[in-house]
Amino acid sequence: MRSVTIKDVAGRAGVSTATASRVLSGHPSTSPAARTAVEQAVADLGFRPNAQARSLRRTTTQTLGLLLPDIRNPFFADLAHAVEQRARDFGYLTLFGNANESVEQQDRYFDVMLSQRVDGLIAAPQGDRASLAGILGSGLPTVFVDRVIDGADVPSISPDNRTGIHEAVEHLLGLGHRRIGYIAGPQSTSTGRERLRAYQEAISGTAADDDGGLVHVGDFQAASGAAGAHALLDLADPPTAVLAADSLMSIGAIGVCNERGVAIGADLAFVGYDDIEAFTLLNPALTVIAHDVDAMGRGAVEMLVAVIAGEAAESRVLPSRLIVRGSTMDSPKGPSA
Amino acid sequence: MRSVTIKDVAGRAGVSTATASRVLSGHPSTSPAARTAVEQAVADLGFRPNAQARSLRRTTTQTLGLLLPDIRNPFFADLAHAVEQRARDFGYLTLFGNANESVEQQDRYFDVMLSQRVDGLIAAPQGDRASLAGILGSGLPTVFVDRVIDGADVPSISPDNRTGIHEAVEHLLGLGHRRIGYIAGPQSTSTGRERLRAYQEAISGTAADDDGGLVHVGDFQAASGAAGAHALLDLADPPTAVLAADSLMSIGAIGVCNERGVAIGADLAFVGYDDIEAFTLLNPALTVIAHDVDAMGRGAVEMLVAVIAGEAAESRVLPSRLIVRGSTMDSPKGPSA
DNA sequence: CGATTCCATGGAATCGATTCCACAAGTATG
DNA sequence: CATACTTGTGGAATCGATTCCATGGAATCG
Repeated sequence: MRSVTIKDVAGRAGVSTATASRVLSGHPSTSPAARTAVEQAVADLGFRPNAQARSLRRTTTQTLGLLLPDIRNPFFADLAHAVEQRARDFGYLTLFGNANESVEQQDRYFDVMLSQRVDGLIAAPQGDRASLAGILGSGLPTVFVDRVIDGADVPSISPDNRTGIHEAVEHLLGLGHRRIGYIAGPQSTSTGRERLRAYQEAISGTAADDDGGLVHVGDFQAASGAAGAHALLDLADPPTAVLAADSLMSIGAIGVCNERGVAIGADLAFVGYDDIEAFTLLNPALTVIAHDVDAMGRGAVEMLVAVIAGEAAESRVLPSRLIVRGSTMDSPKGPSA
Repeated sequence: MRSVTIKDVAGRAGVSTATASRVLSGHPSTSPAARTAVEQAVADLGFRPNAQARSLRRTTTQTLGLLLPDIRNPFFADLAHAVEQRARDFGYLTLFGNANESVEQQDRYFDVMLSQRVDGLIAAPQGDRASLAGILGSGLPTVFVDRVIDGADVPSISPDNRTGIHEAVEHLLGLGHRRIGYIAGPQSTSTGRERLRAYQEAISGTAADDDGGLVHVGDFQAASGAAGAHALLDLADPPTAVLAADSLMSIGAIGVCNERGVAIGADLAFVGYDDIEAFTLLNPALTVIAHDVDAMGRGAVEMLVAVIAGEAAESRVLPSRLIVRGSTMDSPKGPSA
């Protein structure tokens, strides 16, 4: 059961471990004879180098950490896929951690990533600068993706939260909506804060109602979207249009509308976040604020590779855009119209 | 930039590395004085043990490998989440690999997992016994999840593919359907094969039409579900009901129905696979064959932990069940009715 | 009170691969 | 033909933490 080591290989090939190692790592100073002997021995014994031992001696592990808040959120699942594929191109293995939208689990994973000596870290962080002090002070090359942390000197690649929301609000105003509800993300995340702020900016100074009761703050999970939908629909003067700040809350909210017999597209205009395939299947299909997840994931890896190489990386903001579909095609009904 | 080692800790605490190590790993033979000194030094220096060095010396890495075919498939995303949470309970870190429904990528990840010396592997495999010879011969404790490999002596936890399909077909027969189309999964996977076989069994000997044209074999990706829907709807005598063998193909097929103006639930009955939250939002909501993903993920970890401990693990089959919703409530229309 | 056990401790070996260094043999240059 | 330079090689040090073994001192026992 003991696994095959380079010593066994060297012994069988009749060379020293030094030579065997050189052959394996493609060092130029190796004779053809040694090369074939070692390769034959490797094949015969089924040798597989021990990554632990190699990483210990070299200072690099050829491993990237990826820390996401919720793998069940399709946006992050897509992001994980994009990051992993791009990391593979650079010869990196992706070590994946799911923080479960919990600061404690995030901290545990930071520890794990540091212990595993990943060469770099891509994270969609939560919490503030203080709670991230561990990582920020560790010197580990890090890139933030999707979310950023104010005041942290870490390059990031994130969506343009402002423009998408502005376009959506203007679109709804153009359709005649004056009571526009908003289901916000957690204010402990930059995306949650920026999107809420953008909503407030977009509303203020327009014909739209601007009372705080139209905002429900959730936590990016489906249940909070459902709670938000109930709260908004229970208002004495309910909104005629609703925006939700991520895909899971959109799902929760739409479910509640269906239960309560509120017809999306007819009784209520709805704008979701993130362009998930299933959203196009709804009847009517969902108007969404979309961004290019693949570009974000690939870009994050490329930035991190640059940071690891010691180059300066500029933070990037990727455009968001509104995709108008049936869920916002009609003008509002009822007293507000 | 050089990271803090146990030597630095020992030096600062005024003890040997042996004593420092004993304090850190909770060895009983340590004096309170040594303990506090070492703990203080660890805190002062921000010491984090090097997992590589530790794993090299011990034979264990406290790491599990998880190899899935497609993280963007919500079923596998849920599975990944369940596995990771349960693994954490046992003190294991999950090293995650996404094979992208490709046998080559799967092989690469097997190599990586072996090199990383994971303590055990949970995989939803593809290919046949020959292509998995590497893993099967390696002696690495392994558990298969969702999918199995015929003739491989590896414990597995998988869904009861047969019963769910039988219930679905009987349900459709009961509604009067006689032309029941089937969008099958790839025949290189056990789930693809077993579900197709179950469909054929369930159909044969009944009043339903049993010609091969009603079956379209896809690859568990959305595009193949779309292709299957086109093929079935283009038949001279198209089906009045369709089953799809996984969630992504269901999404693809439903999209095509929407495009072509085929009203699901009215013009066409549709049964999907896997109970994804978004499926309940469709109008009408989707009838699906569901299984308990969480139990499967947790069960896989528990089995693997047993295998690692040298215990025998019995393969398990988890029940599937049909959840009837609006997409199959109506009787068929048209000439076949 | 002497002998035995127990406990905390440090020195050194160890895990497996890489790499520095020294050396021998072969090739090129004056 | 002597010197310098290249090339392939093996011995041994190294990475950082763990653990075996030996040792000295305190506690326990007959």
